[in-house]
This record gives sequence, C-alpha cells and structure tokens, in this order.
Amino acid sequence: MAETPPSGESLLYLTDEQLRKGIEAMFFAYRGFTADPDRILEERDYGRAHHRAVHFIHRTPGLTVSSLLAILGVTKQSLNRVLRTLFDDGLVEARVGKTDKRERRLHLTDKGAELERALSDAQRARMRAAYRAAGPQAVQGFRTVLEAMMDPEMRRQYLREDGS
Amino acid sequence: MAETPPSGESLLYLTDEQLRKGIEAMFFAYRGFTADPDRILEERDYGRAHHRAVHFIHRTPGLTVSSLLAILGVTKQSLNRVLRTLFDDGLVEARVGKTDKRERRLHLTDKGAELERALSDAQRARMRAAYRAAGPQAVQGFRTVLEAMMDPEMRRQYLREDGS
DNA sequence: CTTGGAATGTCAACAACACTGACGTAAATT
DNA sequence: AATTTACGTCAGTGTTGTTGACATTCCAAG
Repeated sequence: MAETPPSGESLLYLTDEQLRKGIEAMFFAYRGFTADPDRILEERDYGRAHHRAVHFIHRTPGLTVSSLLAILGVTKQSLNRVLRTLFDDGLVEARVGKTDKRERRLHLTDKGAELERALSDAQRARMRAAYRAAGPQAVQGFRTVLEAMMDPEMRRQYLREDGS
Repeated sequence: MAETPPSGESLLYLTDEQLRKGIEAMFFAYRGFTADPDRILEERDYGRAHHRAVHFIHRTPGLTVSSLLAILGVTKQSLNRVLRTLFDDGLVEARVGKTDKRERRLHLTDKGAELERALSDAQRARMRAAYRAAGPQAVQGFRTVLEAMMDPEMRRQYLREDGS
C-alpha cells in the first residue's frame, strides 16, 4: 500500500489502519461524550431521547414539533412518547402557534431549563477539558472533520443559526 | 456569534456557545458516522451491536468473550444474544483457549470477514472523504480532541495495540 | 364554500438492545 | 477440596425506535 504520501500539499496518506483508528476514536469518544449526561438522566428517570429533545428546545425556543422531528430524525410516535412525559412532568410547554394554530411551539419551563443546565453543564465540562487538553488548533480540526462527516442535510441543521 | 474565530495560536476562550456547537457537532457527526453501516446491516437483518462485535473481533482475532465485554461495556447477557446469532449464521467461530480451556477465543469466519469488509469499507469511505475535505492538520486535531474526550479506561483500550 | 393537505396526537403491535437477577457448568487456582 | 473465574442461559423489564391506522384541527386553493 502507499507508504509515500501523494505529492501536492494535501499529503493525506490514509491507510486503512489510520482510518480504522479514526473509526474507533469516534466510537470510544462518543461513549465518553454521553457518559456524564447519562448519569444525570438516570437519576431522574429520563433517557437520551429526553436529553436530545430538551437540548434542541433550549437551543431554539418555540420550535415546532415537525422541526424537532426533522432534526432528531425519528418518527412522530417516538418523539411524542418523549414529549408527553416532558409535558406531564412540567419540563416543556407547548404554545399554540400565532399565525398557524395547528403548530405547537415548544418551550422549556423553568424546571426544564434547570434540567437542561444540569445536562449541558456536565457535557460542556468534559468538552472544555478535552478542548483544553488538545489545544486550539486541534479544536479547529476537530470541528472541521466532524462537519465533513455529517450528512448534508444534517450539516444544514448544524450550520443553521450559524455560530463560530 | 463569534467575534474572533478560535483558530490560530490564540488561547482558547471557551464560550458556552462554542462548546454547545462542539456538542452538536458530535451529535450530528455520529449520525453520519453510523448511517452507511446501518444501511448495510439492515439489509442483512443485523444491528449496530453486531457491527461492534464484528469490528472488534476483526481488530483482535482470538480475543476472549470477557475482553470483548470490557471493550463494549455491556452485560454478558446482552453480548451473548448478539454472539449467538453470529455463531448460528456462521460469521464468528469460537475456539477453546489453548492454555485456559474455559476461554472461548473469537474469530471471524470467511463469511464474517466479508461482512466486516462491507461495513468497514463503507465507514472508511466516509471517514476518508471527511479527512480529505478537512486536510491533514484537521485530522490530527480531530484525533487529539476525541482522545481527550474518552474515559481514561476507554482511552487505554483505544491506545492498546497502538497504531498511528 | 368545499376540499385537500399539512401539523399534530394517539392507539396498538412489534423489534432491537440494553438492564437485573438467578442459576448452572466446566476449568483453573488456591 | 473449596473457591474463583469464564462462560452460558432463563426469565423479566425498560427505553427507544419502528409500522400502520385513524382522528382532529386548521390553512390554503379551487
């Protein structure tokens, strides 16, 4: 196989071994990434699905159910089960859309915001530690590769509202 | 909104917004990361759990059930369900340990290796495309941040057998 | 004004994949 | 001989996902 990097300035010598290492890095890192929130969620009898819903409602207050559906990429039945428990527990509230009364615009209650903060504090702490350990250049590269790895549709979701 | 991008050698000032963006990048990228294998697995009536098992048996032929258990971080009951279907379908075979006859050392059959190749080809293709798009520096940073994000125990698993 | 479609909710059934707990067996270790 | 280790298995449960079918409300277009 190619041991000499191809000429030109983009000297990526991508052996299968290197790529495999990247694949495993994603696998193990994702586990670390979710570990802290998972612990908090378990205490309160919620799951990752609740985390995701709460996260995106926090990020975009007033988003509709169908938008959330598109972001999460699950069926409405699946999302609805989660949303119902969040309503019942008073973490999320739905307000009827102003222009379109069919829409239910989702918002976090104070209680919901409190859970969101607990979860994202934990997750940010780990992310911050990783960023610090890796340094600014690494952070830039991290984001660039992840972005390139997304499906185009998801990349659009990601870039929406911009941010860095 | 970013006033000054985090690139260059400037220190990191890690705003919550920046960190949130990193969190979402992980979320969306992981979806892309698993999308291609998921399609192949569905065709053949397997799931992600089978993928993980096959991947690590391929990576370390002859590994024991308990090692695999430690890597995957699941219960033996859960792993056993998956391994049984892989045995039954003739993708994996278990050989009694030479020195310790209690051990079952796991190996892929030709058929198993064929599935592994299909899965990792797909996953590597995406990884390669992402790497190419991002460039060598980004790749380095990507790996560095992911490594820093792992739990220490998982990092040891990851670094075992070294590589790159 | 009627009709079609969009946005949403809900019931029911099912599957993958995780968990706990308990029990069993063979082989290694002490 | 007793204990521990490695592994398997039976049974039950929970979360999160899926299809499929059906109802409601409301906007928009003919």
